[in-house]
Amino acid sequence: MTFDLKDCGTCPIRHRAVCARCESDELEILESIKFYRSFEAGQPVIWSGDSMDFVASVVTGVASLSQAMEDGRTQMVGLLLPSDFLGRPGREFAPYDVVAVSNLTLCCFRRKPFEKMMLNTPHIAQRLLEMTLDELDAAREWMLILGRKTAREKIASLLTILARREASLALQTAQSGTSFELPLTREAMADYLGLTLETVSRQVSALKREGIVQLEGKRKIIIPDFDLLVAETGDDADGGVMV
Amino acid sequence: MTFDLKDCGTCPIRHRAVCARCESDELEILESIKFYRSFEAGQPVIWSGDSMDFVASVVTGVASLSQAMEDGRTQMVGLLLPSDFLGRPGREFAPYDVVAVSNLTLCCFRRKPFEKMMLNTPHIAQRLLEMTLDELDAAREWMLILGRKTAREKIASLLTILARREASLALQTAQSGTSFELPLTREAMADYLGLTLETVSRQVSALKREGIVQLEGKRKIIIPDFDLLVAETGDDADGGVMV
DNA sequence: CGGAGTGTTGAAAACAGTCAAAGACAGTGG
DNA sequence: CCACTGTCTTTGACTGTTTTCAACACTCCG
Repeated sequence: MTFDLKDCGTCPIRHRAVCARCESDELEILESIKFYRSFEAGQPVIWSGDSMDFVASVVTGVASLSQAMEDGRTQMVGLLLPSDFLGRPGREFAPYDVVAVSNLTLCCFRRKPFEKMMLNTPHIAQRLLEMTLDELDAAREWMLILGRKTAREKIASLLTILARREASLALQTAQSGTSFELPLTREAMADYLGLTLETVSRQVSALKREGIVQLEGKRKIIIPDFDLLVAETGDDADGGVMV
Repeated sequence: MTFDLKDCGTCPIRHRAVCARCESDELEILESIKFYRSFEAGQPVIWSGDSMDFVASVVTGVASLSQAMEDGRTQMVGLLLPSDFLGRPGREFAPYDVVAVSNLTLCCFRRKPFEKMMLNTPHIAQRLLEMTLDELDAAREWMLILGRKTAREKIASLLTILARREASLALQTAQSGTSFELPLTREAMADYLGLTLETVSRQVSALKREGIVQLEGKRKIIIPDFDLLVAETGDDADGGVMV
């Protein structure tokens, strides 16, 4: 990490996070209640039911939100990438398990002061509303994947989503020939998609066998023809989501 | 409906809708941009991709949001009950199909004036943020149902959700002996749960055969022992969701 | 070298889906 | 009043995808 941990001005997620609309005087207040926390890949950030005295922005890395059933079945219900927001103002106890999927840095704000600040800083509430509405859209797209797609379509959809995100970080659109590092294990992919890890492994192998994706090691994905992959998602060619 | 269509003061959803926090002067502005629209059960409200020049609150009835795939597979991604909000400020085109599941009355606001009003009326934006966060929680619970539950658990979960809502309208908690009218056809239930309508029918019959629910006609559900039903959902006894 | 974590592959079983037929019910019009 | 129609629902038989259970391969690391 090469950004200055104290200065919001050099923060890599400054323009997309919950503080994106803040003026410099507002940032100063935020700086006074913020602190950074880091987690190694695989580490828990918080367990469902724990009291949460902070909310946070993901600065670098990936975190997952999941819900577990008594018998161990687990469903991932959120994937937090850099600039995404963690926690809910006004809520004391965490409703989900939060785990660092990769090495993770959070910019945390003490919850009480943050809530107080939201009341007189419309810029924060406005941005949070926008981000929450976007997350709701993403959750609904995810529901279609979970409820109606086949195992193969689910895998293709996940790879498409990850490729698009990777591209958008570089301010591009996803293209043939792009490649990216899979931030998820087979088990995490399975928890995301509502499958077993064996089924994930089989379907990834099948896509590889058919030349729709190439693998370098277990984790690096190369997509020789992006349209070919999109055709496997079951969505229409434009990606399905209307803007 | 016995409420006065002009006066927010007698509106049945006044205390829970997006306008819940508004002062009387704010309500006056809202009244000047609002209008009511009604739809019969089964009627489309808007199609995915249509331009939407209004946002709205559900006053009475039930509406569904769904996403369709090219080949006809359909997934319901939202169920809007009285007081729920429809539409997104700042968005021109509808991303989902909206259908009146039962007879439906909407309190519509012209989108442009509503957006303008949001900027100088923090009460509306605050309430909308709260409602959106609640919807996101509901969507995530739904994801667990779609991704990890068996057909039987899905049906039991849906009935539990509907029973709880029914009870909360009467300001009670769900209890043994409660009954309610199913607002959904078997097909709509299937679209909600990511099942086929045949599987829904079979599982409802099975729960009836085992005495876990009783049916009066096709649509009225009686729950003799609420805990027995909850035990079939796969969640832990307290309902799973932490508040 | 042994062990833990991660991933792959095979065979059998189970669950939900598909296809098909028929029942229940409400509304319509003769 | 009754036959007819259309919609919604139930049930049966069969099929097929995904899960389950099991074994094994690969890599990293002490």
